[in-house]
Amino acid sequence: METERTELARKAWRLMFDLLTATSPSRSESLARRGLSPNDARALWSLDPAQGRPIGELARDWGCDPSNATFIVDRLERAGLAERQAAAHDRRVKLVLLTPEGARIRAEIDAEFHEPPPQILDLDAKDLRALVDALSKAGPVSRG
Amino acid sequence: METERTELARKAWRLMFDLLTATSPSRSESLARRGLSPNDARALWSLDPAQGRPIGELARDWGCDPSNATFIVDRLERAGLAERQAAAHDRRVKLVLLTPEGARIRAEIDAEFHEPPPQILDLDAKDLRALVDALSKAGPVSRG
DNA sequence: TATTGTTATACTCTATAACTATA
DNA sequence: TATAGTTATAGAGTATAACAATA
Repeated sequence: METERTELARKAWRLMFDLLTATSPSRSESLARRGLSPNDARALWSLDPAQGRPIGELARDWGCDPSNATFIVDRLERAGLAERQAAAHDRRVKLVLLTPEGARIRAEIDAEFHEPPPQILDLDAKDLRALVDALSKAGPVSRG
Repeated sequence: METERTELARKAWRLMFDLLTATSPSRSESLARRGLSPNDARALWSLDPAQGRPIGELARDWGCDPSNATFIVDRLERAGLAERQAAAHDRRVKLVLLTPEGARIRAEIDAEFHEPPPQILDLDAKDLRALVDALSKAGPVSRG
C-alpha cells in the first residue's frame, strides 16, 4: 500500500517531469540554431578544454562503437569545437579535447538550457524559495 | 540588474534541470529495453487508440518529411504498436492509430518515466508538499 | 601477441524527387 | 490540376570487420 509521502513524491516528480518535457522544444531549437545535433551536444559535455580523453573512453561514455566515436570526433574537429592530440605516454592513444571555441559554444548552450522558462519565472519569491529549499535537499545527482 | 526573485528562479530551474538530466539514462534504458528509439517514443505519444491521425499531420508534428513519417509508421506497424486505416471521407488519407498493444506499451513507459528517482523519493513529506504546492502554481505547460 | 584508433562496408534513418491514387 | 501518401534514390549516422601503428 502506497504511503501519503510516496504519493506526494509522485505528484512532485510528475510536475517537474512534465515541465521539462514541455520546454524541451526550446532546447532543441537552441542546438539546431548552432547546427548541432543532440549527439553533438552530449559529446561536447564529455570533453574538457584542459584535459584530453582517449577515443575509446569516449566511446564507452557514449555507449557506441569506437569507429563511431572516431566519426563523431571528426565532425566536432571539422567544426572547430574539438581537437586530437597524440598522447605522450602511448602514441597509439589520441586525446580529444575541447577547443576554446568549443568551450565557448558549450557555455553558451549551458546558459540557454539553464534559463528558467516563463512557468518558473512567473512564480513569486516565496514559492521559488520553497522550491530551492526543498530541491537543495534532494541529494547529489547520480546516475539512475 | 537582476532581481533577487529572478536569481531564485535560476537556482530553482537549475536544480530541476540537473536532476532531470541526471536521471535521463534510466529513461533511455526504459526505451532500449523494449527495443524502442526515442523517436519511436515520440511517435507513440502523438497517437491515440480511439482517433486516427493522417500521416501528413504526423509529419508536421514530428518536423519531418511525409516520406519519413511513412517509414516511422511502417516500423510501428510492423512492431504491432500502430495501424493504418483508410479515411472514409477521403480515400487518399490514411489514419494512423495506436493499437491496444501500442497503448499498453505507452502506458508502461509513461509509468516508468513518472516514477520518482531516489533523490525525490527520499525527501520528507514537508518538502514534497512544498514542491507540489509551488509547482502546482507554475502555469499550464505550453510550448516554449 | 594485444591494444588503440582508423578505414572499409553494410544497415538504419532521413530528406528530395518522382510516382500512384484519389480528389 | 492539386493533394495524400508511397516508392526510388541518395546522404547522414551507426555498427561490424579488417587493418595499421604501437605497445
